[in-house]
Amino acid sequence: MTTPRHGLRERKKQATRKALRDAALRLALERGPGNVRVDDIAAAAGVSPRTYNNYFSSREQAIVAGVTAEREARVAAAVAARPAAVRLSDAVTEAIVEQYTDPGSHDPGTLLLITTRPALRDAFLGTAAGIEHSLTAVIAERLGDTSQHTARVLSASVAAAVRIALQQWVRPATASPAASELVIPSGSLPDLLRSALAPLAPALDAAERRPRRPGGC
Amino acid sequence: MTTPRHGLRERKKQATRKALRDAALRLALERGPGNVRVDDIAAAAGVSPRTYNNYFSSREQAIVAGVTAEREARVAAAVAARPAAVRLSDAVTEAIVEQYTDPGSHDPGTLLLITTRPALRDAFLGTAAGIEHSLTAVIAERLGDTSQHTARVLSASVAAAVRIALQQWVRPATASPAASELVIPSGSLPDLLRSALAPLAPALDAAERRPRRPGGC
DNA sequence: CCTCAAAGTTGCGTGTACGCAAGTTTGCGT
DNA sequence: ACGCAAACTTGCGTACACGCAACTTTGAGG
Repeated sequence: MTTPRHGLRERKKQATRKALRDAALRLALERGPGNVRVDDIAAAAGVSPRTYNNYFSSREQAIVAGVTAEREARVAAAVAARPAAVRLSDAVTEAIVEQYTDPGSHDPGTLLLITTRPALRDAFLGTAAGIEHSLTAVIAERLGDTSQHTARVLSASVAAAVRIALQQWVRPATASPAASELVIPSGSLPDLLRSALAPLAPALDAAERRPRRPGGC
Repeated sequence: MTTPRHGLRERKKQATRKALRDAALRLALERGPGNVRVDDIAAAAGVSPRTYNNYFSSREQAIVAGVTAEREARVAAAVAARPAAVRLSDAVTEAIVEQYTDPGSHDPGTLLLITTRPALRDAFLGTAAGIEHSLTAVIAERLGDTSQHTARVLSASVAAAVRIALQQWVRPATASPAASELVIPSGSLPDLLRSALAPLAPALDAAERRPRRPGGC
């Protein structure tokens, strides 16, 4: 993960990626997301349009990457940082809440941008899936190497729960003119995340308790 | 779901969708997936290329839809069919195993087709997400209407687990020339599904046990 | 039966995604 | 220090996704 196998190469790659992210977000904020062509982003980042597509497979992906930059690794690190004594469910929940409450991401224009355009909204929700891989690694570490399998499922579930929380968070601006929702229509992001992750707590803790003999059914 | 609000309209729509699905799959099997243009599929189904894109948002989507047709509704129905006495985790697991063991889907050419091309493989895995919506409905029904929220998270997690099981199922043909995997590299699909769903059982059963007071933290 | 609005289809135009092959950069082995 | 192989960038060409506006079908009401 944090292994730059080739020093300079990797450096440049990350720089290019960041340049593209930032350019995409900046241009989208300046001109509105509809008035940004990939050529503009590529030009602003100083690479060819073709290279742009070696880094991002859609225009929206680059823009949202400017918002959620590197949160994947952050979440994993935050989980790993919790002491082994705290329950896995708490470690994961708190780590995620902590990382998604990072003040940098939520300047008002950006949020409005995302909630407005459906394509961006979808791409944004898609970023939740990004935590899956790195999260799998840390969960597998906590559970012991015999349960890669369990770790994969749990981290995928956590990612799904995060996606749902984000979905509810950005929904109000998008849909439901009749606000007579039975459930709480929206709340603070931390609350949404907590209540989305709560149903998974039993699974997380059960996995931790049982170091997972492969023969179990 | 099963509410044809306009009889004939809806009939035709489903017919078109099915025609496209079938045409896509048939052509992909006949010519190989690389030699199928969208125009061909549309022509074979007797609609315009533009209409094709009103039904499917990618070429791969149409092809895999030919394989996984309507499994979403089937799974939901299978869960609903289980008596309320059996534990939710068992109901869900068995329903899914049952539906994914449907003999129709697994003729050898089709499977080879999917595992070969990466784009198709991804699209196929994406279909697992399709069970999310209908599954949410039945789970919410079993849990009681106060826990829509929990049902959403659980069904999303189940869908993610299914995706992982399918991923492992189709992996061997794709990657890992060095077969020295620590975990079981592949197994029968039912086994993979069961062991992917197993880690979620505690969460499913806990949700069922606790009709979920909204105030809980 | 006739009319009308909602839903669906189609062609067109624009912008996008990506395979491919050639050219360039990086870093390792000697 | 040199040259080579792998990695990255780029231009080109093709196919695709999708908004838009015009046109056709469907089904409900007068």
